[in-house]
Amino acid sequence: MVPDDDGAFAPTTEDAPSSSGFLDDGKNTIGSQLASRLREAIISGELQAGSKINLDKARKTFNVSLSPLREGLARLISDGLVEFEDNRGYRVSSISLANLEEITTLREEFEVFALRESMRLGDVEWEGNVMRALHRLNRTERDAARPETLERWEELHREFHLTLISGCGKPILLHFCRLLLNLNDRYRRVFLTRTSGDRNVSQEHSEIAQGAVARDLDYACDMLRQHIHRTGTNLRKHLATKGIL
Amino acid sequence: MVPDDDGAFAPTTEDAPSSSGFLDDGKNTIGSQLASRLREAIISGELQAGSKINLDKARKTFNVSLSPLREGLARLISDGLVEFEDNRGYRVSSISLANLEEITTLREEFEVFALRESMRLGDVEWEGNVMRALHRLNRTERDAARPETLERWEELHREFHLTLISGCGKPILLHFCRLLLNLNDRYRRVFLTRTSGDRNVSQEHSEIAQGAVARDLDYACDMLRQHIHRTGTNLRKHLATKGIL
DNA sequence: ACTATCAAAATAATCGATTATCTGTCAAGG
DNA sequence: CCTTGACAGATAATCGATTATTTTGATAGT
Repeated sequence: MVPDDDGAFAPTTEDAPSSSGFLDDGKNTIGSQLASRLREAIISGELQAGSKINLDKARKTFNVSLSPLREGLARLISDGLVEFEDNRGYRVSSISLANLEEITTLREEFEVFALRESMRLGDVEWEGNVMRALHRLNRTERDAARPETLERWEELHREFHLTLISGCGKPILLHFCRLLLNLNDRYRRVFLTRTSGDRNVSQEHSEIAQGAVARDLDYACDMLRQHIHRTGTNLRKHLATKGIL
Repeated sequence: MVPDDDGAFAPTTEDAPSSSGFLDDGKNTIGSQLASRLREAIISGELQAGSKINLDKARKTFNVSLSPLREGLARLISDGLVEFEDNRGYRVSSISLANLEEITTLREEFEVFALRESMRLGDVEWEGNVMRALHRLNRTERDAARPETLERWEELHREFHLTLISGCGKPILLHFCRLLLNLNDRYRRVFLTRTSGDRNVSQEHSEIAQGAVARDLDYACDMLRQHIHRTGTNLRKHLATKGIL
């Protein structure tokens, strides 16, 4: 019966529902804390895509020793945010049009598949979690002027998308989707400070969530796919304008 | 044009076509070598699924220091073969019926998707690589009596499946498929020492490859899906018989 | 007997120093 | 003027020792 061990890619404590914390967050070791800080630094764009990570400088910046630094970086490799080469060290993963397009495509495939499975298998608790995540997201304003609201919104947005698919009963799939979401969020954080005018993102989220809870498989999946696709298209435009290529 | 940097999950040197090596394999550092040895030890079943990895013992066994040991283990986490918890250390990922079933399902989804994309996008070189991989695989006997032939066959089998989908132009997708293949191989190595009598695996591979090269999308995808599914079914039986659950 | 508590042993995490590898620069030879 | 090679500085990898945390096992109290 495999007592309390869920096997590979079992849902880690990593992003437990961020309810009021009097259970510690599991960010015990320096390595773990570093991983979080670095992840945030990369996703927020503070650490530029493609840039080399000098261990010695990083060590001084964060005031830690090599071992936990490497430990933290190693975890970001699993996240696809950092690349590593023997004797050459670490660098922040680069961004590119091709990379963005792949992320979008894969999200359309995997996340939609996971949503369908969630609707097929999810229980009432899952439904509740979805509605809660939707509510919390829609109640949070995204004000480009105040960065702290952006961060908060991103967190809730991520939480919403993950909750949507959390009923699928497939830990590995969830893991993949989480990675893709991470990678995608970096593009949004860097290139999209405000939402495009012709979209009502809150409404899009509501449509998806309501379709999901009503188990209207085709409708919900379609809405999600369009949602992801639109974001991809927007990002592509901004990427072409502001930046690379 | 992003000179020679393909972004996240860019195809690493990790498993370059194992042609005659006078280019070194990139297994330079102790950490890298350890990662390989440990991976093999886990996939082959030498390190039992679910078992704890005692750093001190491992350190002595492999005659290395902690740093490279942790380094190596960290990589296996990305591979989904090892799990980690703060202050509790590492353990070999467990196996379970649910895990096997998820792996099979996801392979059916993703590997088939990747194959379809490869057929859509792959060039002549890709076709050539597929035919070569097929030939090498079919020319290799799988003799349960001699373990070294098993290992060789597994390697070529893995290579075949990866080559099939290598034309898809989607590094992240390839990365995911590689992980799934790794996870799946462990089950086969542990539970299937010989192929089930009612299958002609060589023929199955040939049908897939020929369909792929002929760009017969639906046929090739269907064959691949059945191939994966059959393996899943076989493994499930053996798992239920010999072991767990 | 059962549970709670504390100390000792085992184990993981971290550090600072050392060793190995790589990268850029400059000089000698073609 | 370009290429090649050797040196020096920069950077990454590894080690051995130290510190922190968890687990175990024994003891005392109910």
